[in-house]
Amino acid sequence: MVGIAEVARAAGVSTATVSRALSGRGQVSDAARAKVQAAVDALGYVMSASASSLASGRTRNIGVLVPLLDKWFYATVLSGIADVLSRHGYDIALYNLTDDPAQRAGVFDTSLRRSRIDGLITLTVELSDPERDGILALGMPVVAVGAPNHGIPALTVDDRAVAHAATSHLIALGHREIAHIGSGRAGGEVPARRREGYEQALHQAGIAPRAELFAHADFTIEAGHAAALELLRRTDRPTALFAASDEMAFGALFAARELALDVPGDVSVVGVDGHGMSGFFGLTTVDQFPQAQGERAAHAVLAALGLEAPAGAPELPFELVLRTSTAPPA
Amino acid sequence: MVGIAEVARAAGVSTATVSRALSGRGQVSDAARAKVQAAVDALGYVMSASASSLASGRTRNIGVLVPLLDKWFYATVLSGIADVLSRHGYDIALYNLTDDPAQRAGVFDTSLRRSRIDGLITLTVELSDPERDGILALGMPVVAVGAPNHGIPALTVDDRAVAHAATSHLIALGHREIAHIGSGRAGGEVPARRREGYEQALHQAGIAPRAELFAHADFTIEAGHAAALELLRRTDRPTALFAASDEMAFGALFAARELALDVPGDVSVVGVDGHGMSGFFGLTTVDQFPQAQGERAAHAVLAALGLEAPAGAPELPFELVLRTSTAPPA
DNA sequence: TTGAAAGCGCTAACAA
DNA sequence: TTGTTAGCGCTTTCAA
Repeated sequence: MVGIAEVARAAGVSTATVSRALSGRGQVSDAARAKVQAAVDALGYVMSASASSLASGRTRNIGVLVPLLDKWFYATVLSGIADVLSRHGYDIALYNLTDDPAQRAGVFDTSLRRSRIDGLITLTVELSDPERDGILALGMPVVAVGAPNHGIPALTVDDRAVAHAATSHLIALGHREIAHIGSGRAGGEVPARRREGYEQALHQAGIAPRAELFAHADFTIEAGHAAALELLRRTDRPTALFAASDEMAFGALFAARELALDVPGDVSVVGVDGHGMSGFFGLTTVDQFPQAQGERAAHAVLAALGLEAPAGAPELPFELVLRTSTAPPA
Repeated sequence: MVGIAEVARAAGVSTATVSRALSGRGQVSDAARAKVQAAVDALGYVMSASASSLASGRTRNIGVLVPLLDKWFYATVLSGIADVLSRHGYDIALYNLTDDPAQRAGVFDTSLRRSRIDGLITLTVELSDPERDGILALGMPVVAVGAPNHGIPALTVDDRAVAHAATSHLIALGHREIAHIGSGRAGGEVPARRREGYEQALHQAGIAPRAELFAHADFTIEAGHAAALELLRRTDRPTALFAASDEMAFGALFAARELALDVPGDVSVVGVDGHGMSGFFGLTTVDQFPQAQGERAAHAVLAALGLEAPAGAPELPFELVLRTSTAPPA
């Protein structure tokens, strides 16, 4: 393996100059820089990450904490993060959190504390208080996307406004019996806010939210399906369904089909996310541009590390996308 | 940050003994081991990854090369990998390959060569020859899942057999006009083999494959949709469709619905993958257990690193799952 | 702008 | 079984 000493020799300079030329820190003459670059290219030199990290304290590596890697939303945000970081020469350390306490402990107590990363991005994870404290104690920039775990700076969409937009759309179409599939406080901040936005929109339209029109689901397509079946089988069937995620909305669409209900003839459905398949389902949804959220998060850590100018507000955009799953009630 | 010296002092032993006690290499008395562990717990010591790597040459980090992070299949395999590695105290370095030559060059020429990882897993990526050579030159264990890039040991399902199973199922139902959505040589090894398996099954049934019944698609739902539209609009419409991936099959199902064709009444559809949503679509598919593929790949690198006993054959299982999208032709 | 040299925190001979 | 110590390959003072 060719090291910095060999490069220095080939370039006719000291190792210190090679280091400075390659890192961009400190002054190096153009002549020296050129010689170093030539030697690097000729020898195919690549700096050892561990040696550099040990000496400098910088790792050029960002940790990403993800729950449920195989869910479209997280995978898409991750893809946005990877794009930006890769373009800046940063590597990604991926930490997939499961429900297994031992596995989580390993991540929080060991992996994250090995000094392997310069910063951390957490994707909508509900953290326990000790977990959150552990993260803050890492002493490195942390950016949360989605969930505002108290104390961790978060990039969030205004989930109340998202739900409000979806619900208002249904109200504007003339619906009064609007059910909601999601979760309350138990599911964490995000679902809770979406439910609030839903209820707020109803209130503003002079409609009292009815407990029977709320169905709990854990954001999977299966749970959305089950919840929708229950709601749509009621004798006083709602004319519209607002699901707190597109995958749950997909489940609802399948449920409607099973019950031989026409969408949007018999029931309108709205989701949240902008899932890649929502177009095919004709699903009206509130797109929250997850790929862009990942990109924003990556830029935010880079900014916190002083590598980029800080970006603007932490508020993320969203947009109601109208498709064929919503229409006025029959 | 508490270091090994502080632990040694607290435990009343030398740093060498601490190192041995924690790494499990070399002989350490039970008494010493206990004292070290107590000191570690008391001080909350976690070893510095860079210092340890620099001195030992081991990183406790495995690289994973992924194309298209936001596709269900890759995300699911990745999830399986993460599960196993995390359980073994290994971290993951995630490298997302894009089509951008500069980005790819950065990954192959720099990121992978920084001595940041002990081993590498590549997920069905079509690598250029120099890229593949670069990987082999890394001098570390490499495991490919899916694509048998020449020279890299691969865990693969028998893609010919997979396609053969899907096609034979349609033939057994009585279909003769069976179209295929996938790609030929151009798309890489995997699609090519699936097409071979498809044609082989036809031949064995005495059916001559017809060029008009092959439609190219790039494994996205959009492309599957477009390909199916084209096939299903033919006057001599095929009675069955074999799509080389579930997502393309989903596209085909949407296409059938748009054309007011009944599935399976007017046309049968089979996919490949065992996608999480295939059950909801009622899609008959050949499940290839992607999560388990990831787990197998992780075990394979660990075995190559001498941390586990080598597992069995590199052949991965698959299974035809019958659902409601296939039936005898009308 | 450059170079010499002292670490960064750990591991692994080697000697005891 | 343990301790001493020389690196591992860089970065960063400090002095020139």
